Amino acid sequence: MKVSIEKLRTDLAEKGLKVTPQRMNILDAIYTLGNHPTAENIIAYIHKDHPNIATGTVYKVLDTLVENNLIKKVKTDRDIMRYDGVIEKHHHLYCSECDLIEDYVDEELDAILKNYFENKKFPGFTMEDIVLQIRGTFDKC
Amino acid sequence: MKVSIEKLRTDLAEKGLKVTPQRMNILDAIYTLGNHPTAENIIAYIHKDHPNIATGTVYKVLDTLVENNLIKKVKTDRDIMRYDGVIEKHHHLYCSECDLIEDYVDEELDAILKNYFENKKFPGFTMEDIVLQIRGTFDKC
DNA sequence: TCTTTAATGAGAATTATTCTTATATAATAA
DNA sequence: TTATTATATAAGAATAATTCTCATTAAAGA
Repeated sequence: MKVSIEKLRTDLAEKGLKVTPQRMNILDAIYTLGNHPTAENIIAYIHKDHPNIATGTVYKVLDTLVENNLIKKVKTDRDIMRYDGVIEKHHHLYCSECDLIEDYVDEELDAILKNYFENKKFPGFTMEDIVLQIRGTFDKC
Repeated sequence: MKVSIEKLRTDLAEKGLKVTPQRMNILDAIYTLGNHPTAENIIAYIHKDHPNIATGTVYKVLDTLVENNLIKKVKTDRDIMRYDGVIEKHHHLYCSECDLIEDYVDEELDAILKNYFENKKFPGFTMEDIVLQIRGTFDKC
């Protein structure tokens, strides 16, 4: 997933965020790394070219990006946070053998779920969205 | 969810685990607390009556219980681990406003999903199970 | 009861993340 | 372009959840 510098710039600006080199680099790292990197992954990647970006800044920027819906946190059952640069609706394949998480896009499935939950209401709960966590094993693992 | 002492004992024994007071208390705490407690919740609950159970032991026992499928880890986008004493198939309602996670059982939905994915195969991935993470807001929040 | 193997307690160590504060910089106005 | 202001960042200390170490204890089976 390669995104132009200009796209990064406008994405930030559209959210009313100051366009800083740190934010550009962190966004770029998330897109380039793909596969739901950890903060540590992102820091390591960025430090190759920009060893002076503080780790505290990376965490702060990640929070800011999440708050502004430019990236998402990925739910896991580990105590290490992971991030997702893919904003469009998708589900996740979690590997039981390793830490790999792959995206899964399925519009037919989304339509079925939308239809199913249109009738079915949750008492006392207003639904915002549904993400499937599909656990299994990749052949390569 | 109240479970008898005898049930706790046989659950552990069936898995070939030594039946220790610590394990019994921790399992009981998870069932009694309900709603996907954190390790901290469990430790606080247990320490009321058993202040001498070490926190390291609680973490170790939780790992053991997860490995033996007596409890499950719950996926969240926080860096604090949460645990689930409900083993039967169910989904989760996550509150956007607070940390509440509620169980959602829906056999009709499970049947629809099972049917859908019987045809649909994932290339290079063998599915084990599917859990829906349904995000939204509880009225009370 | 005795033996063996595994579990626990205590607390140190680790690690991801957050916090603090002085400095630097982006955006905006002049 | 320069000055102003608000915000972001660097550096590193602080925190908090979790893991680790190892001596001691206790459960299960003989």
